[in-house]
Amino acid sequence: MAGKSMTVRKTNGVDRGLLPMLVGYQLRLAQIAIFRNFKQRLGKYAITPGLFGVLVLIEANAGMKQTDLAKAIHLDRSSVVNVIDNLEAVGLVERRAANGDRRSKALFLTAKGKRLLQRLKPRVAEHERHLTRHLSGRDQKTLVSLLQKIFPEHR
Amino acid sequence: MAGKSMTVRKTNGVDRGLLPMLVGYQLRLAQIAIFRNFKQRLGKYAITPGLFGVLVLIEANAGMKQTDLAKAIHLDRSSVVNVIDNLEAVGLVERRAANGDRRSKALFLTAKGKRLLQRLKPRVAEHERHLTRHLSGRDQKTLVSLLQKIFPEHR
DNA sequence: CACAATTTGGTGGATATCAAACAATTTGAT
DNA sequence: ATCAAATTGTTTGATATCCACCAAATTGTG
Repeated sequence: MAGKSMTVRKTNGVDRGLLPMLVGYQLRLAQIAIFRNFKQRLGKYAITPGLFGVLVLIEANAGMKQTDLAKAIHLDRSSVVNVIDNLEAVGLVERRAANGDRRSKALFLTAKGKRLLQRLKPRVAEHERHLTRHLSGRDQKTLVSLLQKIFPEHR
Repeated sequence: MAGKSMTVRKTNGVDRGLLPMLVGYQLRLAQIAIFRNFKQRLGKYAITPGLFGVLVLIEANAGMKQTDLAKAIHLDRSSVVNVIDNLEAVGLVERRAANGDRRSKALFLTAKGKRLLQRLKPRVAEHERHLTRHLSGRDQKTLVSLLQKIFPEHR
C-alpha cells in the first residue's frame, strides 16, 4: 500500500488533507480574510474591494470606456453594466457620450464620487496596514512581488 | 496642490493608480489567474477549486457534518446545502443519517467520488506546478508562509 | 422533568457574476 | 464605395453565494 504516512494536522478538528500545501488554497483563505476585514472597516460606505478598485480606476483614467474598465478589473462587460448602473444610481459615477464613438460611453467620477474616494483612501490604507500587521515592510514587498510572478502575462 | 508626483505606470494603456501597491489587489489578481488556469486544466471535469476542496475535505473527514464543512471552507451553511445537493446529484457525495443526531447528515464520498478525486489530484498538482512555474521551491514556501500570516486567527 | 436556548439542515429572496445572444456602430478589406 | 467582420453596451438566462428566517432536534438550566 502506498500512502507516505503524512503528518495529519487538524485545524479546529478538521483534517484539511493536502489543501494547506496548495498555493491556490492559501490564496483563497487570505482573500476571504481580506474581504471580511474590508467589509468590517468600510461596511458603512457600502463598498467592496472590487467597487473601490472601480472608483480608483475611473479616477485615474477619467473618460475610460466600459470595456476598458472590464479588462482592467477582469470583469465581464455585462457585469460592468450592472456595476456602473449601481454606481450611477447612487451618484458616484457618470456615463457621458464618448467623443468619437457613438457606441461607447465615457466614464467619470462625479464630484460626490471624487469626494467619497478621497475619504475612502485613508480607510483602505488603514485596512491594508491591519491586514499586513504581521508582515515586515520587507515581507510585504516580497509578498507582492511573489504574487506578481503568478500571473506574468498580466493581461 | 498636493500630489507627490507619483510615477504613473500604465499597463495595457490603463493607469491603475494606487491599486498595484495593495496586497488585497494583487491577491485578487492572482486568484483570478488561478481560477482561470484551474478551469482550463480541469474544465472537462466540471470542477472548481472550491469543489475540489470540498471533495478533499470529505475524503479526509469521512462522516463530517454539513456545518463542519461550511466552517472548514468558509461557506454559509445554506450554500453548503446547494453544493452538496449538486455533488449528490452527480453521484460524487452521499448524505447519510448521522449516528447520534437526527438533525445532522454525515457526508461521505461515493466510490465514484473517491475515484474521481484520485484522478483529479495529479491534475491539480500539475496546475499548481504550472502556476508556480516562475517561483523557486524556496519562493513557494515563502509565499505560503507569508499568506498564512495574513489570517493568523485561522478560525 | 419542563422548557428556554442553541444547533442543524433547509427555503426563499437578494445580489453578483458569467455566458450567450443582440442591435447599433465602427473598422477593415477589396 | 460596399459590405463583411469586429466592437460596444446591453438584455436575458443560469449559477453561486449570502442573509434572514424556519422547523425539527438537541442541549442546558431551573
